[in-house]
Amino acid sequence: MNYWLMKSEPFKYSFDQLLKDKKTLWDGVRNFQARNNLRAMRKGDQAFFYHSNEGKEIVGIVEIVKEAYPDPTAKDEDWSVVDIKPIKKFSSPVTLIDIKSASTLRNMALLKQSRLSVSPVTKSEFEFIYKMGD
DNA sequence: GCCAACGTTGGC
DNA sequence: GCCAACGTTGGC
Repeated sequence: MNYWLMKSEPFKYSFDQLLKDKKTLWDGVRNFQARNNLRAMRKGDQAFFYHSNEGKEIVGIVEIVKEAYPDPTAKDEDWSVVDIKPIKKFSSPVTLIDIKSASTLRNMALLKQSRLSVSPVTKSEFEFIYKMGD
């Protein structure tokens, strides 16, 4: 099982919206590295849901329910989407400040490549953040 | 194949 | 609203 972090601007698509929808497809990725990460996801992998710009915090956890398939919003182009469903909403969201101030998390891809919208998370990072947010 | 110009993302 | 970081594009 692998772990990931997916970013969304809450104005575009928030975690609460996902809770209402029960399931969504993660479309609109137009970055090769993010696309490759999407394609490396396997059914049952879990991902943090991060709110960028507004909030700047991890608000919950989602699960990959369908592996990469062609992005319907990209005709004639080679982009991918996955399907996700919400698993858990954090009782206390883990903010970017929390992440930056935790020495355990200083190597997180989120910090090193702040612009990457889909990034890998290690098991120990996942467990650490899970404990903070739960 | 290099690099300058430009566009986008996202933190502050 | 500004700007740093970074990806992409296009001229040479």
